[in-house]
Parts: sequence; C-alpha cells; structure tokens
Amino acid sequence: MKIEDALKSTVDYSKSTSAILNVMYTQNVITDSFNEIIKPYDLSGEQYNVLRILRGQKGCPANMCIIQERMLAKTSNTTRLVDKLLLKDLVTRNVCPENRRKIEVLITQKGLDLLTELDPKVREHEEAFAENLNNEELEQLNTLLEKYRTKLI
Amino acid sequence: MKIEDALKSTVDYSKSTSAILNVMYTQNVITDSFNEIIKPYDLSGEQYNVLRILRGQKGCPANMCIIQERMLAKTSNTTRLVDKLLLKDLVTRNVCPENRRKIEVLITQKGLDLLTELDPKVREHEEAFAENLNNEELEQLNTLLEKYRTKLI
DNA sequence: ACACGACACTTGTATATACAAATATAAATA
DNA sequence: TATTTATATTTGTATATACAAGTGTCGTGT
Repeated sequence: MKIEDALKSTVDYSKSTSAILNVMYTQNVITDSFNEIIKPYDLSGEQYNVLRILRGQKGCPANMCIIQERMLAKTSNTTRLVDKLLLKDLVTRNVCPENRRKIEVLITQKGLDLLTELDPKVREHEEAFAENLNNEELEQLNTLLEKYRTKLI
Repeated sequence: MKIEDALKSTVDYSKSTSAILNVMYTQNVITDSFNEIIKPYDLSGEQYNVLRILRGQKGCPANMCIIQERMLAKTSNTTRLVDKLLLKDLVTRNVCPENRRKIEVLITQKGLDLLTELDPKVREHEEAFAENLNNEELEQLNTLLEKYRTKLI
C-alpha cells in the first residue's frame, strides 16, 4: 500500500518526503506486530532488546555503556530498563570490582529460557515481513537503507 | 554503515533480521535528526505531525478519529497531544454541534505561522537523507518499503 | 597527597506510547 | 419510549523516550 493511502493523504508526497514517511510508518507497523508477540510475556520491546544484547555477550558481563551503544534507540534510559528486568529476575546487576563506576549486568538462566521460548516466534515475525520480498529485493532494501541513513559530515 | 557495525554486533545477521533492524535503526536516526530541528521551537515530533495534519485539512476541522488515522503511530494519544497544542494556542478545539460526540480541531494562525517557519528546515532535512540516493534508488526504496510491510491476511 | 576534569551511572521532569477502562452521545431496536 | 449497541473521546496506569542535572569513582597533573 502506498504511503499516501496508509496515511489517508489526498495529495501525493515528493519522493524525499515519501522515503522519510515510509521508513517511519514501516517501523510502526513492525513494532506494532512485534508487540503482539511479546505481549503475553509481560515484556516490552526495549526490555527484549536488552535481553538479546546480554545473551549476545555469551556470559561476559555488559556494563551500561555497552548496552546503550548496542541498542536501537541510543537515548533510551538503560538504568531504568535494567531495573525492570531485575525485578523480574531476568538479569543480575553488580558493581564492577575493578572499576567501581561500572555496573556488570548479566542475563540469568530464567532470562535465557525466556529468550529461547521467544526465538521461534521472533524468527517467524522477521520472516513474515521478509517473505514479501525476494532474496535480491531484500538485499537491495538493506543496502538502500544503509546508504540512505549515511550522515555526510 | 552496515547495521552490524551501527549496533556493534560481532556476528552477522540474516537478511531478514537485518531488514527489521535496518528499518528500526534508520527510523531512530531520522527521528534524532528531526528532533534537533524542532527542539528550539518547543515542539515535539508528534505535535508537529498533528499540526501538519491539521494544515492539510485546509480550513476543514478535523476530529480526533481523522487525526489518529493520519498519524504515523496509530496508537498515540491524540487527546493529550491536542491538549498540549491547545496550551500553546496552536490549535482550537470545540465540540461539533452536529454530533456532540465529535471534537472539531482547527489549526490557528499562530500554528500556521510556526509551520511556515519550519517548512524550509523540514524540507532540508528530508533532502539531506534523500541526497544519499540517486533518483532511481530513492524510488526503489519507497517501492521496497511499501512491499515489505504488506500484511498478508 | 590534592585538586580537577573525565567517566559511568542515576535521578528528575516532561512528553509520548501502549493498552484498558470509563464517559458521553448517537443510532438501532424492541 | 426505553433499552441496547455502537461511536467518539477521555482518563488512568505503566512503560519508554528525551534531555538535563546530580552523584560517585577514576585518572592525570602538579
């Protein structure tokens, strides 16, 4: 569906405007659909994202800075996200003994089990969108988005 | 920059995963850069979006439903967004006399003037991203995103 | 050793997102 | 006409985003 129809616009947008709106709107569609998946698990999308980052550490503890720079939204508040995960026993949190400014965050077995349970559903979600394109188109989309967001100076 | 580098991932993602993350991350880059533009005007991105929708009505009042369905994020709370705009005298709000369930929201001259001032900056913002692609690529990106988000049943 | 600036994280406040429940009005139906 | 159902909007609560200010710790230079 054209972006103009999705947003019920009566006028056509320029290609530049369409591109911005297409990215923004597509992200909203993806997020809405992803929220459907994790809703039963009492987990927010950002909390899931943090858990994924922690699992990616493969046992090596992550401090707040590392989590922050791997998150999609660079400005979200990692402290409070980890707080929520801590309350659910999905992570542990300890002051780093070598550098007391840092915090060591680790995913618990309960957290890992939750991710394992979600894995097939998340994969299905990704595939559902990817299947709308053939392999070449999917590659093109990735290349174009990487190029599109390039900040020149 | 590849999405793996942007998110400091040590492993490569599948094309399906990359696509999701590319859309999400690109949206964040766009939003962050747009927020820079409107920050001096004491306006949030969503508030700007509502003002744009109201201007698009060309004098015809919009009710909450109309605003909602034209917004990028369908689940945002229109009532409270309009509240904020009302406090800044950027819109007016009245109960519709024909159907007292509905609310007639109109942009004020002050709101129109603000948009006029922002127009060149917003256009520049759109162009800055669009310039990373040539005309054919930009069209491709739009087509691919429209195709990508298609929900099949 | 001490002061100073940098670093890592936390806290506070405002706004926005997400979802459910509540309210008010209009339309449909018995 | 009275009751129910649908529509339009508001309100409440929890979470997340955005940004600024605050706290504690470390590293460096004197």
